[in-house]
Amino acid sequence: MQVTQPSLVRGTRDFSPEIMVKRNYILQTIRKVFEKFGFLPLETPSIEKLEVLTGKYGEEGDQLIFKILNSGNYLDKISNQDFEEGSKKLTPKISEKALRYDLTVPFARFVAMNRGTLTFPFKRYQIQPVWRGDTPQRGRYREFYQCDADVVGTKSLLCEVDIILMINEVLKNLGVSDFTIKINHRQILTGLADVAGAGNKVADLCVAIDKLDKIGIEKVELELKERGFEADSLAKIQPLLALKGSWNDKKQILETQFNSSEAGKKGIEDLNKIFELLSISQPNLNLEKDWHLDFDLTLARGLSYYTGAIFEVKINQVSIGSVSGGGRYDNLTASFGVPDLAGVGFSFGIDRLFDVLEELKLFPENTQTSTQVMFTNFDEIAEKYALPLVKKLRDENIKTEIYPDSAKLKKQFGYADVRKIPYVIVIGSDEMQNNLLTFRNMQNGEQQKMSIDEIIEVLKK
RNA sequence: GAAGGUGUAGCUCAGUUGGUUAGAGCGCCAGAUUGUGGUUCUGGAGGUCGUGGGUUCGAUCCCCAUCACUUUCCCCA
Repeated sequence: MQVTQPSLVRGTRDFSPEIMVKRNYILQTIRKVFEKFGFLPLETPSIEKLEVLTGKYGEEGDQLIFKILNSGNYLDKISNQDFEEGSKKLTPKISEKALRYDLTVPFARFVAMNRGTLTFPFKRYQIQPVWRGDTPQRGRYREFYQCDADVVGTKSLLCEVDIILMINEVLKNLGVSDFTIKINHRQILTGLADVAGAGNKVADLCVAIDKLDKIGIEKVELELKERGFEADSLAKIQPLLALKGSWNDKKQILETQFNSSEAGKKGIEDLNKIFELLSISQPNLNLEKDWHLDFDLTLARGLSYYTGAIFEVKINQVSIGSVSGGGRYDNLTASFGVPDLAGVGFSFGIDRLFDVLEELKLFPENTQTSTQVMFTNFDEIAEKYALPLVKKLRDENIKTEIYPDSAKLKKQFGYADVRKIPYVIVIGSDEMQNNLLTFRNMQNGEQQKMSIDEIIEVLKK
């Protein structure tokens, strides 16, 4: 027999039971909040037609799509000429399917396909793995999970408010207290470009500004110069980027700066409305202190399809990138021939959240998912005696198992110990004679003889 | 696409200026304790030193190639 060296595809991971318990804890927390806000689950296939995915992520993105070779003789219809034209032209001929690259495009495809039957505004959340043919690095995988929630078919700023509320609730439920929701608005960035007298270079401005906290103001200015910004226009933006203070402080300064920028005014107006709605939903709460909001002019987010409010969440005690982000877009489905479908969405990065909770030791001690009580297996007679009792405990919804082999008790107890099973029931001849079972508490080592009904009472308390 | 780093026991890693028998901690197995884990003590198993080639009397160590993993830049979550 051919022996295979067991190994993983690089950039992929196994999730052991210990890790899955923790991941599920995070996912359940998120799911519960999403559903509380009226979002419903959606799943789409792992594989999509290649043509659905290509052209949506830019040229570099297209290269990172995992393609699937056609089944059967995929070279059947390929001519020598096809070969000579190179891999770029050959690829779509031998690969018609690919693994999804993100959740947004499949979602857009779904909305476009079902626009006739969906009720708008349509709210969905989607938690599924996505694949990227990238070389893996720290915190970057070739298979990883995205956790998206979107509303399409409305321009209402109530959606943005809900997102802020959901982020707060999820993080609070996970026990994270020191975090910041950075918020900005694409139109404000456009306003910024207008102030600089470079209204047509918003995209360049965004790309450069996005790196601000990473590479510092000097390098950003350098990059902006390279991208054709004039020195005096840089001088106009620079003090704005360094603005400090509360929303109201910044707003006043920006309003005067933006008096000739329609876009800038609109951005300010939107954010102000969002904050106003938030305050109405819960008066007396402070934007910065209670909602963890931080209006950050330097927040840009690389993705070009955002058109309205954008946000990103940072955990302050942990030096890790953002754990959540999102924004409003005007045209989710345009590339599928369905125009004018606006929406807003955001997503949680659960791998990063996992690391955050691990570092801050915020995972609950008892996840309550493991076995509560184990029967030892002394011999065949005891095993038969135990079986109906096992059934009885399980009927009481108590997580119960019986050790499968008549191994030495030392081994059986060792197993219970490693599995952190809190109670063990020992059944031997004495126990069977009196119908009193030895019930051992593994935490403190105390044990006593009890009837099965007494044991159930203890376990159900 | 570019530049580095690392591959030695199940895991984390020492080590060898080239020399007989390659080590530690943890884990695993067994015993002390024949009906009791987590502590302690004793013993044991477990290695093609990533792979292929070269230099050499001799290579885990030096050289070359190759593969795997990993980090940074670019980009991204």
